[in-house]
Order: sequence, then structure tokens, then C-alpha cells
Amino acid sequence: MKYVTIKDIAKELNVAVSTVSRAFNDKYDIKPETRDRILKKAAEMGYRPNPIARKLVQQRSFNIGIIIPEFENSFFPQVIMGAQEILYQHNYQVLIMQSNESVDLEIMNAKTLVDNMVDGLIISLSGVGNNISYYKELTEKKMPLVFFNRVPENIETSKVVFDDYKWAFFATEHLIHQGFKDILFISGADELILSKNRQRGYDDAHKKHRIQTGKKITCGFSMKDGVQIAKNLITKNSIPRAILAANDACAIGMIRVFKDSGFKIPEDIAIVGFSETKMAAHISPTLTSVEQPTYEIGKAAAQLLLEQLQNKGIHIPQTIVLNGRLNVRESSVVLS
Amino acid sequence: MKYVTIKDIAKELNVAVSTVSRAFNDKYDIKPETRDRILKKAAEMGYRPNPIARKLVQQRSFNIGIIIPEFENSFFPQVIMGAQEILYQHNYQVLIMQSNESVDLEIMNAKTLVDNMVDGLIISLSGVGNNISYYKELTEKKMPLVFFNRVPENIETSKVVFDDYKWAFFATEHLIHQGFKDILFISGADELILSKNRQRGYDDAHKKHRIQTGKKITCGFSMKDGVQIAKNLITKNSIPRAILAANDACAIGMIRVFKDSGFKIPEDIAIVGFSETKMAAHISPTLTSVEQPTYEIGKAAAQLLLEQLQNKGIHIPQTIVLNGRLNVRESSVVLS
DNA sequence: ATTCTTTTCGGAAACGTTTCCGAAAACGTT
DNA sequence: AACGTTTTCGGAAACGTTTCCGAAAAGAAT
Repeated sequence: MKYVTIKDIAKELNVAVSTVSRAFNDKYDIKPETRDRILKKAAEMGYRPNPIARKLVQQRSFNIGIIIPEFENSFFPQVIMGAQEILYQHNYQVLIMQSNESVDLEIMNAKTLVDNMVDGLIISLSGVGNNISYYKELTEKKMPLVFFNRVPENIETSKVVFDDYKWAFFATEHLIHQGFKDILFISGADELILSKNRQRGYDDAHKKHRIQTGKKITCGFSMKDGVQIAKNLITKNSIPRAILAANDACAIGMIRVFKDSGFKIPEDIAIVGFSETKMAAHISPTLTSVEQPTYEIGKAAAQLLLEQLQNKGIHIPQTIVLNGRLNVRESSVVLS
Repeated sequence: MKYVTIKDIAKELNVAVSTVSRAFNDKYDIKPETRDRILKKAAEMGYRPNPIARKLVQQRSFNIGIIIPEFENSFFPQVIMGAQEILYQHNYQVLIMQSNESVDLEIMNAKTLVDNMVDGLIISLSGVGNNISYYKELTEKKMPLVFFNRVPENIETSKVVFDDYKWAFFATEHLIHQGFKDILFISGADELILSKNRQRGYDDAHKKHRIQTGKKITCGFSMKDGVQIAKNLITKNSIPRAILAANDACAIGMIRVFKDSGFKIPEDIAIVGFSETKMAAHISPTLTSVEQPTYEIGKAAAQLLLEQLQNKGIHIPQTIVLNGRLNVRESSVVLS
């Protein structure tokens, strides 16, 4: 590939490269007519500024890195769309990396993004065994960071989270209202604040209604995890009356196994999912699920990052807690 | 952010920067012990090579750009995973951009990736009104390009496609075998070869069985498009007996509308989807769908690109045609 | 016409690498 | 000991920008 450079234009027009540069970033003094002359010639020659050279000298990139654990569920893609919308408006490009639920890959991704001089990072942690020491380093070096959804504890950065406590509480209460007592709690990885908050919501709903809590199982966020757990439950013959699942994928995996084994949903086992995928309204039975405002999460994260980018130096970490909704459907309602 | 550079190491060790550079890319002559000394010091100081500086001087990036039209359906994410697997093995980083089904954004994405000196591009076109003149420029400038799934005509590049003709034929024949005559064909954008091939498959299946073809409607690939078309059909009271949909999302959108309006699937309307999303097996009724080998598509595209990268200069455009499978489920089978 | 401001521009350094060229050091050979 | 080879290294240019500094050109004021 042969690129047209600023030098080519300068030579063609018998001006200095600095003049050409000024024509493009007109914050510096340049006579309007020479600027127009340069711009015209540049367009003619098909010149496009080289962002790599610019990054090198400016030590910034106008790039934002986004790291997500997976994109098989539509949750993260939607968050990205939300973030992109905001960031594009402010002339930032978005680099997306995917860590495949692996902490090591996640850190590697973060490092390559930093090496590539992103101006900031939007991150959702990979499930298990998270390691935030690198992120602590980054905050010390003043790299703007925003976590969302799966956020770490004990680190002073901005965060965008869902009100997991409240909605785990409501979802649990919903199941209790339906008359179910033995409610299994499928939790995400223990390290995630998200899991702890849901646990508290689950516990408090039981406390409020003076019911003993059911069992808890820790699990990942994929359909496979749901399948595995359901199979285990069946072989152990330890079938709960109702389930609060880690997310929709997990719930759907479980439903399939249960249905294949002859259980009726919700008559034998009621189930509630989390984070409302598009599938929820279409599977059979339709799945009751806690809906999260995915686009809003992305937008909020982008905005928080932009704030840090603008008033660099002084940065007060904020946590934005977003609200949701419980979409009640067939999987959790028994007509009596 | 303060970065440790090669100069810092050179100063610390009283050697030239060129020596330090040699220590990292040991294709040049360097005494093993000084190399070890440098590597040790570098690790100590937390040095990481700056890929931006390297790109600038080497005029290459070890980055591959992937451009996809959307990532709400799991189809494209899965393709990306496949491509990443291969590219990572060859030490390429992957930059993902998403063009939101907009041709303009797609071209912009391509340009920014080129500006960022990607070594090659893997592209799936955005639906309507595609504009390949820029891609032609790129091929003339020897930029390695591979298209997949939604590929353009009249351009000499490597491509990875699905055997749309064959599977549209089989899917149509399957519906005919079920006894359906009035089969509506929901096509993707007309510009796409994919659409034309499916059309041919659809037509030929009718010819083979001496049945007159049904109507054809052109449509996008999202659930919204399916919803819109189904609504139109209902208001026009032009309900077909069976439908071959553009993809699963579209099919699912239609199913919902039909079900809401009191139609029974498949008793009143049978339907077949395309490209097998995870949803297909879980919605109600379960959806008959043509399954595409998503990971394989990604892998094949990556491999084709790597070939071009390796023997640069001479490049024989190849087209890989991948095979699929028809998963027959409830939505298209009437027990009689 | 002289001096002083302001506008406009050119030159050059810098960003962090790689890589070419040539010189110094180390080693072999006679 | 003198010379030729090979190994190892330093210096410097280059990649395409931005930006600082200072000088030339243009205008204003006396």
C-alpha cells in the first residue's frame, strides 16, 4: 500500500509540511486562502491523515478500548452499540476486544489496548478468578477506566451497574408470591459484586416473607453451564420447586434439559432468568426475566469515560446504578 | 500515561538503542549475553514495545480488520470467533468494526482500518446499495481482502460463501415434500449474490416438482424486518401457505406476529429459517432452519487472508464454498 | 521612511521504533 | 606480528505527523 503523505502535498505546493499540517488542524495561524489551496490539493491527491503518526507524536489516539467477556449473548453487543453511539458523537473510534471468559486473555487484551495508546478503557470482567492488580496500576497511571456490569470491588474507578440487589429481591419475591418455597439460587462467580448483591436480594426476600432460603449453586453465564447444572440436579435427584437463574442463557439451558427429562415448566419447576435476551419472549415456555437496559448501560459507561477524558487529572469516581424491569411470563406463573 | 521506552533501557545499560532493538528481534547479530542482559533489564523496568512506533516504521501492523454489518444475531460473532482463533495463532491482532447495516458506515470503517495500516481486511457487506468501488481501489493497491457470507460480485478477491443455492433448493423441496404449494420467498437484498443464489435454488426446486413459484419479497436480516413483512401480509390478507425466510431473526419476527394474530404455525403457515441461530431449537414452535458452519466460515476467511499475506504479490483469488445442513423441526412439519 | 505589531510561514525537533552502514572488537590464520 | 574474517555494536536516517521557535512578510503607526 502506498499512502499519500503530508510531504507529498507540501512538495507539490512548494510549502512546508508544517503549513500543510496547520491547514488540517486550523487552530494555528494560517492564511485562509493557502489553507483552502492545500485542502483542495489534498482532496485531489486523495490524502488521508495517518492516525498512527499522529498517535505517536500526540501520545493519544482518540481510540477507546472496550473489553467484553463474550459476545454470544446479545447483552454485550447491545451495550457496545450504546457506547459507540455516544463515543462516535465525540469523534472517538472504538476498538473492541473479546476475552472469551478468560482472565488471562482479558489482561492481555487490556495490555494490547494500552500499548496501542487508547485514551480510555471500558471493561466488563471475565467471570472467574479476576485479577485487578493491573487495573490498579492503570488507575495510578491516570488511565481513564470505566467498568460495567461485571465490576470489581476495591478499586476506585467509575462504574455502571445494574441494581442487582433490588431485582434479585423482586424476582425472588415474585416466585414467593407464586407460592413457591424451595427456590434454588443460581449465582454467577462469587468474586463479582453482582453475585453478592443478588445473593443479598435473594436472602432479604426470604427474610421478609419468613421463608428459609434454598440452595445456592455457583455457575457461569453460558447455556452450557445451565445444561450442566440441570443434569447434575437430575442425577442427584435434587429438584427444586423454583429457580432464580444467573441469566437467560443459563435458564434456557436448564429448561431444555428439564423438558427433555419430562419435567413440566412451570408446573414442576418454575424458573426466572436474568438480563432479558431476545430469546426470552420466544422460547417455550416464554421466560420470565429481569430486563436490563443494555443500551443505557453502554451509553452511561461512555459518558462516564468522556467525563474523565475531559477534565483529566481530577477525577471523582462515580457509580451509576441503573434500573430494570421484571417481565413476567409463562415460566414462573402457575394458574390455580 | 508514562511509557518505558527502548531509549530508557539503552541509557540505563549504556548501549545504543539499536542494540536494544536487536535484543527484541533477534534476527540481527547480537551477543547472547548482552541480549539476555537487555531482556532482563527490560522486564525489570516493565518495558513493552510500542506497536504504534513499530507500525510507523515498518508500514505494517500485524493487525487484521474485520467488518461486519451487525452483531445482534449470533451469526457474525461466531464467525469472528472462528477467524480470531486462526489469526491469533499467527500473531495477528484483530480489530472489529461494525457498520450497523449502513453502506456509508461500512466504507468509513474500511477507511479507518486502512488508515490504521491493517495488513488485511475481512468483510461482510452491509445489506442494501453496496458500493464496491473503494474495495476495487484497495485490491489494485494490493491490500489483501477476503469477503465472506455477504460478498460482492464483479471483484477479484477471495471469498468464503455458503452454498446458498443448494440449501435454498433443499429447504424449498422440503416444504414441497410437506405438500405445500404456495411458498413465499423472503429474499435478502437483491444486490447480494447470496440472494440470487437462493432465488435460483428456490426456483429450481419449483421447476423440478413442476410447481409454480410463489411470491417474492425483499427484506433485511433483522427481526424488525420480519415483523414488518408479516404485518403487511396480514393487512393485505395475502397469507401464504409456507414461507422460506431470509434468516432466523426474520422468521422469528414473522412467527410472533402470526401467532399474535391467531395463526397456527405450522398448521396455517409453515416456515423455514436460515442460518440456524441458537434460538431456533428453543422457540415455540421450534424452527426448521438451514444451519451454516459459522466457525468454519471465520476460519476459512482467516486462512484465505493468511495465504495472501504470506505470498504477497502473487495472489490467486479463491472462493471457498461451505456446506450446511437442514435442521427439520416443528415449524415446517404437519403431521397428517 | 522608519519603527513596531501582527500575520503567516518555514525549519527543525520530537514521538518510539527499525534497519542500513560502517566501525570497533574479537578471533583465526599464516 | 601482521593480516583477513567474523562477530558485535553504535550512529543515524527513516516512518508521518505535530508543534515550538523564530524569521519573513505584511500591515499599521509615527
